[in-house]
Order: sequence, then C-alpha cells, then structure tokens
Amino acid sequence: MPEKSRKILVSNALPYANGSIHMGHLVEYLQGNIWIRFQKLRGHQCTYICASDVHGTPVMLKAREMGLSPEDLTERVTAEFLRDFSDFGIEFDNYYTTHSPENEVLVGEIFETLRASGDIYTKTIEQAYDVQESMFLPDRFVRGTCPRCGTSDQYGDACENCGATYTPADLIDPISVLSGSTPVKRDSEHYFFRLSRYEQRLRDWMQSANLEKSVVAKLEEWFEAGLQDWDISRDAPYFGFRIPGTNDKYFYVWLDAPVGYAASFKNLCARRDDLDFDEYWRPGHETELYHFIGKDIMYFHTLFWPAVLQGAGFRTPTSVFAHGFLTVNGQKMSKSRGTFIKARTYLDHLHPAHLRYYYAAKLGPTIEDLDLNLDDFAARVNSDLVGKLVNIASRCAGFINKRFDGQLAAELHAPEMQARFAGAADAIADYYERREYSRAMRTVMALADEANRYIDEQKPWVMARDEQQLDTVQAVCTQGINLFRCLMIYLTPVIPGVAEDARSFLQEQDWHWDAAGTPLLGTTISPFRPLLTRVEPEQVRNMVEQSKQS
RNA sequence: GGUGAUGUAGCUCAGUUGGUCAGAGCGGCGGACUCAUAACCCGCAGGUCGGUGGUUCAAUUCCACCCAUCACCA
Repeated sequence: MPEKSRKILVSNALPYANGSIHMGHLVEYLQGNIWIRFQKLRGHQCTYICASDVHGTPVMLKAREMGLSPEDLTERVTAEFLRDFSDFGIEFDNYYTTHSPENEVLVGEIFETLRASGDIYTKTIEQAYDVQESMFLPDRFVRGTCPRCGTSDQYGDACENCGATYTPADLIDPISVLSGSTPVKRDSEHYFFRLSRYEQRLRDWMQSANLEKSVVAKLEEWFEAGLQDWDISRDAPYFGFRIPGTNDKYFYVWLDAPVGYAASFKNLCARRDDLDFDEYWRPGHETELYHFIGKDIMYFHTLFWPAVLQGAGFRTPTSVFAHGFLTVNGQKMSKSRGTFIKARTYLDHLHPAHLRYYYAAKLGPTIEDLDLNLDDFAARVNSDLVGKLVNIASRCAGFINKRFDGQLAAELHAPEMQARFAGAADAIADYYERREYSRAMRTVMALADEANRYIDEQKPWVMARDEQQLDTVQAVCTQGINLFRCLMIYLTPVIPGVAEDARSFLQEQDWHWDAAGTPLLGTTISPFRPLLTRVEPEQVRNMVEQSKQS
C-alpha cells in the first residue's frame, strides 16, 4: 500500500568529541540508521543529521593536556568519527559541529527570545573553585570522602559505594582533580531557565509525542518531583559560546548541544534547494522531527529541549526515541576483559553487516538494555545470515548459472508462496516503522526457513538428473531466487552493503520497498559469489585480545 | 538512599488484559540428504517462568516485600 510521501527529519545524539566511537555508541547510530534507510527505501524524503558535540570542560581540559586547541582536537576526533560511521554504513545527510556559526546564531536567538519573555533570570550560587587553576570545578572534578558512608575518593555528585547524592561541598576532605589542591567555595552569578513554567506544556507535548511507556513512566516521575529551573551558564574558562552581554559567562554545553541539531540542518539547507529550514523547525508544518537518543539523556530531550523550543518559538519534536545501553557478555563494557570494543577494532576483524544484523535482531522500541553476547553473536549471524538467508541464493544460483546460462524462468513455480512472501511486506514495514527490528528480523528469518524447506521438498538436484524435468528445475530455482530477493529487499535497511551486492548479482538497477511485490522473471543473473562469510571464533578472539591492549 | 526498567529452557529472546501459556531460534542428541559458505531438512529436548509471602476456585501472568542487573537523581 503506497503511503503518502512524508517529510522527515531525524537526528542521532551528538557524540561527544573526546573519545572514540565504540560498540555502545553503535547501538544508537545503527538503530537510527536502519530507520532512516527504511524510510528512504519507502520513498519518503528523509533527512538525517548529526554533529560532534564539542563544547564543555572535558574537551577543554583534554585539549589542554594534549597541547592542542579545542578546535584542533575536536576536528581530529570528528575525522575519526566519520571514518568509523562511514565504514559501518552510517551516512548522514549532514554531519557538522556544535562549534559553528549557525549554532552560535541560533543559540543567541533562542536565548534572547527566552529572556524577552521572562524565562531567563540570574541567581548567585556557591560553587567549588580551584584557586590554583583559577577555575570553577564541575562536580565530577572534585573528589573526596562520602559524607554518608565514609568511602574515600568519590566524585563530587554521588557516592559509587552507597549511592548517596550530594554536592561537592558535602564531601569530607575534598580535592580538585585538576590540581590536587583543596577547593574553596566561591560565589558566581548564573543564568537560569524557568523550566518550572513549562510543566503543563510539557505534559501536553508528552501526550502528543506518543512516547514509549517506560519513557512516560520516567517523565511522570520527574513531574511528580517537580520541575526545577535549569542552570544554563558556566564560568570562564570554558569552551563554548559566550553569553551575549557578558565577559566571562558561557552557555552550558547542554544548552547548545541539541540546538546543534537545528544548526546542522541549517547548514545543510544552505546547499540544498529542496530543504527549507522553517518548514522543519517552525510550528505549523506537516514535517516530522525525531530524535534517537540513549536513555541516559532523556531528561535533556524530553524536558529541557521541548521546553526551550516552545519558549523560543520553534516546533517541538514529533517524538523522541530512547534506547537502552549495551552490555557485552552480560556485563558493562570493560577494558580489562577486552569488552570495551572500539568501532575501529571491530572493523579490523569483522564485517559491519554482522553487527548491523545482530543489533537489529535484538533491538526493540524500549529502553531495555541490549546484550552483545560474543558467542551468541557468532552463532546467530552465521546461522541466520549465512546458513539461512544467503544459502537460499547460494543453493539455487548454481543451477541457474550452470544449466540455464544464468537465465531465470519466465514463470514462478509457486506463485502462492511468492504472494505470501510479498504479502509480509506490510507487517515488516510496520515493525520497522515502530522500531520493532527484532520482530522484523524474526519474521524475515521464519520466511527464510520456509524458503529452505521449499527447496528441500522440491529437490531440484534430483530433478536435474532428468532432462525431462529441466524446466521444473529452472522454475523452482527461479522461485528460490525470488524468495531470496524478496527477503533481501526487506533486509536492505539493516545490511545495505550485502543487499547492494545481492541486487547487482540479480542485475537490477535499483530497489524500492515495493519491488518485493514484483517478481524477477526471464532476466539474467550474474555468477554467484559468496555475499557474506561466516564469523570465525578466531576473529572474535583476536578482536577481544586487541581491545585488551588498546 | 529514592525512582524507573529488567530478571522465562545451556545461550539469545517471544508470550500470558489470571485458567490447552510453558514457547521460538541457536546449541546439544538422534536421523535423513548432498543443491548449498560441514550449510539445509526431519525428530527429540521437559525450564518450581529471580526468591518469599498474599489475593483468587485458579498466578509465571495481580499485590507486597526481598535479591540481582542497568539507568537516572537535573
């Protein structure tokens, strides 16, 4: 059923530019990328944006440590990000940086609008200050003894041992992580956003956004606790945008980071005639806006961000899609166990399609965590992708190529079966749309089982010995190839590279989602070459070994 | 500590608005086949559905508490 063409803008969360992309990040980018590829395959105008999140204290300090400017550091890191993304098949329509002129203008505009409507006020707060380094210290940069349980060397915001939360001022014997000196308390004037004013509007937005149940539960919890105003400023020195009208105040990184979505899009609009900024970012248009995020940053995306957008006269997101965290072999990623696996390390040993499929096979729309079990990974990928799916083509192509010069039959052998495969398109599309990737994968693999069973029952290898039955052999194998083709189209969003090779093997120019409804008959196909190889245990072992060392 | 989510066969996960709901895939075991990247096909497997109480004629599915894991506490 052809849908009306939609105009959709999608973002992934902006990776923070002080480290490398790892397997945990990839859950998010692959989830978003699969959705985008699906929408594009369906013929919708779908724009995919992202950027490096470059502001804030950690980047500033890391650059200082490396003897670089923050700009140079984040440029280097971004170049690395882009190579990793690209090699995993994650291609953005625009990948930008939050340290851009567009972003500075937008943040300034938003701030002025909010201030004009009375949503911004200043208040003096007391904060830890490192006299030796001449700077205010974020909570994470103060360590000391937990005032409740007495555990030493705890961060300034919470105790890892007893879970208590507090402020750095509560710590016993606090020290600055930067200089080792004892921080002093010092007053500073900060800018606050009146989030408390937005409760009703946020509740309304929450209703319209159709958020996942568990996300709503979390939001309800926050509403219950009462919305607190948000401190949106930081003191110099800070890498960020200076607040207009001040000399030493900067916007907190979490204010300008989400605005970076809009800025990245604005940057893209400048070179694309078919995209209009206002159509996607001002109220009153039919466009859709979605953010894929991790469950750890829901607060920013479901409270601050929609509130800021509303207050500043922008449209709010159509919805926000939150996902869970990655564990490896059932535990948090760990360097010593070799399970802190960087994207690049993975690519040194394994094919991106393996991971793309494995994540898809386990991803749903909820904020539940996802486990990358390395043994299961190899077994699942080998069985599903190689043993079931690619096998269908592999076992049929030989006959077509050797016995019929690569020519497919003019008619299908089992049209009712073909109709069932084609008929699954709507259900599978619905699963993709709702981000029920695991259900989509299960559906596809159940069909792959059927296809293998069909070939097994027909036994073309037996018929091939009898000249009289050659037509049937051709028809059966043509049928098998078409079942394979149908499933490959369904999997295009997940394993685009493999799908492309399959398409070229079938000598087709282009695939649209609806192509699954029209069988390929009478044409010629190329010699079959393995579309994907198995995951060898040794590759996984080597990857883990390398992760321990880096 | 508070709050939210999760806890089902060796592994990864479905499922139940309470009563054929104890399931799938993988692994394992047995068999068959040889077209296929030792792939594919057929059959078998019996896990107190995290623990303890409670509600009910009946709970894995509802409630309470506890334990474990993940996250958040701005």
